[in-house]
Amino acid sequence: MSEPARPLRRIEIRQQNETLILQAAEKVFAEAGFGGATMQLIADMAGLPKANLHYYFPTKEALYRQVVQNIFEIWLQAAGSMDRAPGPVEGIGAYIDAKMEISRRHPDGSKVWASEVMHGAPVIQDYLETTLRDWTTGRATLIQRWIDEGKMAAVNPEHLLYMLWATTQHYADFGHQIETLNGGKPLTEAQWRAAKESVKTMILRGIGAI
Amino acid sequence: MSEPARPLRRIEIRQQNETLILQAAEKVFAEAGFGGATMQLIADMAGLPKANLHYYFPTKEALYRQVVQNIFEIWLQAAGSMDRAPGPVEGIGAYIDAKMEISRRHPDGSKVWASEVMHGAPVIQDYLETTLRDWTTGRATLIQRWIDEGKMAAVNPEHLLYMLWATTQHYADFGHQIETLNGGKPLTEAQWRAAKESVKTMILRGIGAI
DNA sequence: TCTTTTCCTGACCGTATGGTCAAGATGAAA
DNA sequence: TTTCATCTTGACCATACGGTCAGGAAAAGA
Repeated sequence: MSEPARPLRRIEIRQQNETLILQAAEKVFAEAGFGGATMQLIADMAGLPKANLHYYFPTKEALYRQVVQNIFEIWLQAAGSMDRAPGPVEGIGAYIDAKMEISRRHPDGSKVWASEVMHGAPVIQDYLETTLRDWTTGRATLIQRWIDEGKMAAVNPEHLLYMLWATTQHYADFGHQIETLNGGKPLTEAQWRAAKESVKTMILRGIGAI
Repeated sequence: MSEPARPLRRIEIRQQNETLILQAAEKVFAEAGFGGATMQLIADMAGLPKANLHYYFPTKEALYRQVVQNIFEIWLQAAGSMDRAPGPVEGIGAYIDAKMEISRRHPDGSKVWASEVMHGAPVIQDYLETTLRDWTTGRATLIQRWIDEGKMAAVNPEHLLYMLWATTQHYADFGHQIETLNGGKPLTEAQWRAAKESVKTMILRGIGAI
């Protein structure tokens, strides 16, 4: 079952425990919110004593901050899908695919992000004002270029981006509601494919790209 | 300034205080989440001693439940916009208008609702399984009829509803993010009109109704 | 082996929280 | 006026929480 108990090296121990704690924290923060989460619960879920959490992360805030930053990284990674595309069909189509995949693979992360923004972004306000704003204006420019080139209808680029974020993240943030309406069962592989196709078709047709 | 201090009647006292408490509670729950909200904070915001809150609402859970139920009522009220419409342009158009107006007028309520669902709907799970499910299947049938009548493209009705919810509620739940990207200023009257028009145009075209 | 650095953790602490209660104030009914 | 039901509230309580710490265990370095 378990490995032959080779003693772990320092760096391995650190990395393994930090990962363990961050995974548990993401889940607990997503399920209970920042205020509802307790260090004890995170510790139990990680299988470590509570004091050990405070050895790696000095405060609850510091741990939460790291969780949110990790999500932001994933978010930014997917954001690249939109570039290097000749037009909206490929660019926005790929972006929708990437974001839907994140909603499926990292629903807890998406919820923590949503919760953070809903509460006024106390921790990542600076990211919103710098990285996110820059990314948004860049992508709005790209969309405007596509419009000027006649590749899609003249829609407001900002509101299109909001629609993309809202629609894709909804499948993670409101996953419980969707699951309930789906007879209490999580979406199947086929249903996820159908969801992706529905979203892509409606949005691409909505912006006059197909 | 204040009225000539006519003594309040019993029923008036009760109604006034309950309203005061519920308004304060909605705001605090939206800003801090259920776990982060404190009865003391709600009491301070309502201008009442904490013990008085427990006179009207026995527990924090009971108060929260009432807040969530009130939101659900507003939500259902807007849901009627979709009926009594000859086709998708009028029906879905009116529904988008109504939901956007809720996002604008009751952003706190929308956030509390989102938070409740994100955390697995511990309080309103039964509503999801009864009222919401019935409403959803009813509207899906209506949409399917419009499709069969050739009034719109053959989209998946459920995923269309998810897109409607996601997009409209995004303007409340992620209002802080939108405000930040808008130069730190709330959307103006004209910007709200533009948002409504953008959403309606993109979705109605996306479903082949215009 | 011996020393040093890092890691681990049970026990503990101050504080804040949800909730209670008893005694008083106030409006309604007789 | 007297009686009664409702409303108000400061003081209080048990609990749970985030965080600390000292002392031991274990790995790395000499």
